[in-house]
Amino acid sequence: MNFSEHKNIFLQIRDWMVDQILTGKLLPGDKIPSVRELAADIEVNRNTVMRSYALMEEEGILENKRGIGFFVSLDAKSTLLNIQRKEFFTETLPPILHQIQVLRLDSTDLKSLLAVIHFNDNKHEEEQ
Amino acid sequence: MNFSEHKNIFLQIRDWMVDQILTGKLLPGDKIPSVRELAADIEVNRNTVMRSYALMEEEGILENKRGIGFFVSLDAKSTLLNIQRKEFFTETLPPILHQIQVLRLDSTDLKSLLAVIHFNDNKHEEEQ
DNA sequence: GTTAGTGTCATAATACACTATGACACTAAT
DNA sequence: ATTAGTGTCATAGTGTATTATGACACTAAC
Repeated sequence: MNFSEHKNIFLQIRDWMVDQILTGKLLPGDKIPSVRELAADIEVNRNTVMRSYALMEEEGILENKRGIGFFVSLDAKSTLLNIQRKEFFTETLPPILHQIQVLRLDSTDLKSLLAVIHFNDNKHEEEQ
Repeated sequence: MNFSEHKNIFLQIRDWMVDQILTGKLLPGDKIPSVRELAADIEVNRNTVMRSYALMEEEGILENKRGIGFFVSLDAKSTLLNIQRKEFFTETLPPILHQIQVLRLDSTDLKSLLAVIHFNDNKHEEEQ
C-alpha cells in the first residue's frame, strides 16, 4: 500500500478496505486479513491496524468474532454507499466545485471527468 | 478561519491565502497581514503562520522585504495557476474520478458540478 | 490439554505539528 | 536616538499518531 504523508495511516487503511468492498473485491461475509497479518503485509504496527478495524466495526461495515477474526458485515455494501455518498456530497464535492471555478477548468480540461459521469448515465439506463 | 482536523494548519493557511490571490481578493503587490497580526486574528501561533509564509515564499508567490513585511509577488497569479492546475490533475482529480465510478454517481447526482463546468465553457467563449 | 491462530489491552518510546515565549536584527516614523 | 512595527531564530512544553513489545482471553484443530 502507498501511504500519503498527509493523511493518518489508520484512515488510509480504512479507505483502502472500503474500496475493496465497494468494488466487489471483498464480499459480504468474507474474512479479512487478521490484524497481525495485515500489519506485517503493509509494514505497519498492529495497533494501527487495530485502530482501523475498530473504526470500521463502529461504522457497521465489519463484524468481529472473538478468537476468529474480522468479517465484512452482510449489509456492508449498502451501509457504505450511504456513508460514502453522504461524505462525498458534504465534504469532497464542495471544495472541488470551488477549485474548478477558481482554476477556470472547462469541458476540454475535464473530459475524463465527463466521460465517467456519462458512462454511469448509460449504466443506469441499462439497468431499467 | 475554520480549520479542518485532518490537514496541517500551516497548509490550510496557505490554501486560504492562495484562494484569496486566485479570486482577486488579494492583488499582486499587496501587503499581506504581518506574521504577528494574522496569528492573533486566527488564534494561532506566530511560528505556524511563519512556517506558512516561508512555504509560500519558497513557492514564489510571496516576497519578503526585511523589516517591512510580506507582499504578494507580481507574478503570483500565473505561478499559482500553474501550481494549482498541476496539483489538481495529478493529485485531486484521479481519486475523484474513482469515487464517482465506485459510487455510481450520474448526471443527476452531479448537476451542480456540470453547471460549473459549463459556466466556465461560456466564460471562455465570451473571452474570444 | 496443548498448540497456533485470533483479538485486546497496557506500557513506553519516537516523531512531528503546534504552542508559548524570549531575544535579536532590520525598517520607518517621530 | 527612541519607538513601534516588521521578520527570524532558539528553546522548551504539549498533544497525538505511530511504533515496539509483552501479556492475556478466546477459538479451532490436533
